[in-house]
Amino acid sequence: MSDSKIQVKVGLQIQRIRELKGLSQQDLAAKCNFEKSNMSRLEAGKVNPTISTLEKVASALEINIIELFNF
Amino acid sequence: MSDSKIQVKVGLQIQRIRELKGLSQQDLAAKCNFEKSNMSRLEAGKVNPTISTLEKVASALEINIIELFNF
DNA sequence: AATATAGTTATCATTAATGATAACCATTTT
DNA sequence: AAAATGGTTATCATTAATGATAACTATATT
Repeated sequence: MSDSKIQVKVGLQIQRIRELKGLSQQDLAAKCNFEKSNMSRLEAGKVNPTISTLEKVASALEINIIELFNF
Repeated sequence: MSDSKIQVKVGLQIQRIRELKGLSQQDLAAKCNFEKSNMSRLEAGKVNPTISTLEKVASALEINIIELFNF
């Protein structure tokens, strides 16, 4: 993958896996108990997420958090 | 590893790898450009780090960030 | 044309991470 | 015994993540 900031790379991973699973941002956000606007920011790499946020997303996607770093 | 919070698990990983490399918290903190007190908090799992913080630590330890999640 | 769905962006309040300083404890070295 | 080393903890200011709301665009559906 590119050499962009890690947040961007992680965001793209979330998006990729979410789409693989056929979920909308809305769906995934709901599973994480947060708003779709926040999911948009996260996927776009506009925030520098904490590991607890990533853990929630990974759990909602039913993957290991490591998958989010497998660029 | 145990089922404790992810921050604690990641902190223990940092400590484990740091010690493997023969570094003190002071040494590692310096490589990351932060204070030893912050490294202590991080290893103890007292904070919920952002991925950019973990990236700095991984880089200082000369490992892939994924290693920090290989419990 | 109206409605619904999907995603983006701006904004705001609240919470918490970061970065730094300093005091402290324990162990080792001189 | 004093000094150095390694680590912990409390505290503080600053920055930024989180959580939420709302307005907006674009596309697809009825």
